[in-house]
Amino acid sequence: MPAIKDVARRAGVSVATVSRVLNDHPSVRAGTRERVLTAVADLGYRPNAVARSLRTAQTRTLGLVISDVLNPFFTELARSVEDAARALGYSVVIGNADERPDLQDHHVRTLMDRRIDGLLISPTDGGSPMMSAAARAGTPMVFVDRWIEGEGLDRVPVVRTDGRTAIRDLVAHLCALGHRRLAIIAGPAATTTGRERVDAFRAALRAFGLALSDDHIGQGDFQAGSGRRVTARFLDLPHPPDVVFATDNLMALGAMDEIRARGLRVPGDVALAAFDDIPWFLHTDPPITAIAQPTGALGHAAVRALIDLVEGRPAESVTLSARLVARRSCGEPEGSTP
Amino acid sequence: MPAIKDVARRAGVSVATVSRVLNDHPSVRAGTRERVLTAVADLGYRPNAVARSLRTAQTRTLGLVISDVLNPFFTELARSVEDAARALGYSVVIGNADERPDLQDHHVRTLMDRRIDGLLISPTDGGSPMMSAAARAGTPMVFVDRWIEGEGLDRVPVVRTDGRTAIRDLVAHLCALGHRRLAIIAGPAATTTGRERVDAFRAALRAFGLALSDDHIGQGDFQAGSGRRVTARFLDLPHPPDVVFATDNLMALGAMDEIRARGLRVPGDVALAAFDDIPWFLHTDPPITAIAQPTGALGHAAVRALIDLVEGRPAESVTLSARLVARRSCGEPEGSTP
DNA sequence: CTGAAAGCGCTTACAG
DNA sequence: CTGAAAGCGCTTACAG
Repeated sequence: MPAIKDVARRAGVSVATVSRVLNDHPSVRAGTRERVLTAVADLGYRPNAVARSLRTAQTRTLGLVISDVLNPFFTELARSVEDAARALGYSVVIGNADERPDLQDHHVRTLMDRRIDGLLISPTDGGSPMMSAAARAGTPMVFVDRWIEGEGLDRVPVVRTDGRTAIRDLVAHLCALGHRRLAIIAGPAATTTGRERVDAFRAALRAFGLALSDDHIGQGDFQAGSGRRVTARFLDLPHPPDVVFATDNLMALGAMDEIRARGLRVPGDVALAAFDDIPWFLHTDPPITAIAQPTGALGHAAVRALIDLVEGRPAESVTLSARLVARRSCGEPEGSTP
Repeated sequence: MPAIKDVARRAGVSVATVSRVLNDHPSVRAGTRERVLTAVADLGYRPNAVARSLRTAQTRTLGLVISDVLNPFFTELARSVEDAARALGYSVVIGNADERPDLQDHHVRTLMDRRIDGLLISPTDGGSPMMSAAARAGTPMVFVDRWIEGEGLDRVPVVRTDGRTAIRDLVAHLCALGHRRLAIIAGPAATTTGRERVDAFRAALRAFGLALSDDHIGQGDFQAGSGRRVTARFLDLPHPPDVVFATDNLMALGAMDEIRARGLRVPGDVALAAFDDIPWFLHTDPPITAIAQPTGALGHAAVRALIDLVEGRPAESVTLSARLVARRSCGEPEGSTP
């Protein structure tokens, strides 16, 4: 591949001049600029981004570490992040943590080694030494969807969805349909969304005069397998719950697997609801009631906040709202659209 | 962030020695190595990958350009690619083309600018100038899933799945269930998988003495919207088909949307089958008959081939086989598992 | 308006 | 076994 000096030679100028043309520096005579541009085109020259990054100490690249690419929610988030970043002239490099703290650390480290300009993280777990190190090193960082506490992490803006109202709406919906024994498949306690959704659920139940007994809280890990295991435990109870609320769509998938394997019916034998909405929920048997996040807006807001930080402007935390989409998996909704 | 000279100063050696320790060069005295390692740990030093890449002319990074991240097939492919690459000491940077040739070119260009060591592409369309340029520049390249023809592209190894046998199995299955009017939602003609699946379908029909009339071939683009539009056209026909075969899972989603919107039943009013299997197909109403690709193996084989090329070894094309997973969306399968 | 020169942070022959 | 020096491909003050 041709380098800048090849262009300079062909255009009969110095590399400094070529660089100026490439960077739209105003002080280049029109004729010179022409010759340089022709040489660039003739050679098919493209500046080496590696060299440029080394020299300018910026990579125009954002790192995005997500907990699980196979989770449609995160896939969509990643996509909207990439869209927003590209519109602002940045690339994004994705690291998939697979809900594993060690993999998460691996990606944060790798991204830091590549000197990305900023880090967008949906953290998978508590103590992450690399994340604290990144914060300490002054790397611009923004949490998206989830956040964790840790040394140096308290100043990191959080761009997230608040599901409390939607969860209360869900509980109201369930009560209206006559359900009283509600159970929840929680996400990892180390995760804010994991805790928050359980807290909101418990609070909503209390508001409706219901209790959340310990055997109706199942510990999941946001993966399908755990949803299935927890559901099995629920259904083995002497008094099984009459509705299971999975706090993410993958665990809802696992719950469906288990319910189906037992030949039970939704919502007749047990009702089902999920946090996070996905297109297929419309076509399951029955269509699944879910809480939808404004994923696109979330990704855009997170990128905006991060780039503000990267470019030296202050950034603030952002909280968006989720909303209930009632379908038929909890019983026939009263006249609402499917 | 500390640089190599800071480590050298603290350890009382030259930067050359620090570099040797970092790269496991054998000729460093044990005591010196100790001191360097201590300095590295004390400072929390991490080599700047940008500088290293500039100097060594390799980035230990692979570029992966996929047609659509939101398609679960590609998400899974991306994940297996990342897994395989990481195991071999490479990172991967993903570019999502969204089935848009311009975006595809944008990503190929960006990746080339970053001097990735090799390119894994699932091309979205015909003529891509950047891809030819990359090939001409001698960048190691491998096509995965799909491939295109073009200048300099004929030597690029292809790692893909052959669906012909599975499609024939599907047609046999459909015939056995009494279906005779079969229709197909094709992918973009510019795409090899798009053409191939139609060809295989037509050939299989012929083998069973059936014809594929033109109004039973709908042109889709591998996105849900097109699946819906094409299905609408099929259902508006004076003699609608009795089975619709969507050549990817997103178009199957669109087909479901349309069928459902019309209040029709699967498979009673119209049967449905899809290329590419996804977990939710088990829980739709009814569960959807699909052709499953060995996605994990595909990703691994593609990475292996690409890294062979990158490291100067020859690489060969690989073809894996898909298999039919019969469920209930085409009628009650004869004793096969759901 | 343009060029010569320094320097970003590394690695690696070349000496010793 | 270790160091001084060159150089990867850029950008950017500094001169002129």
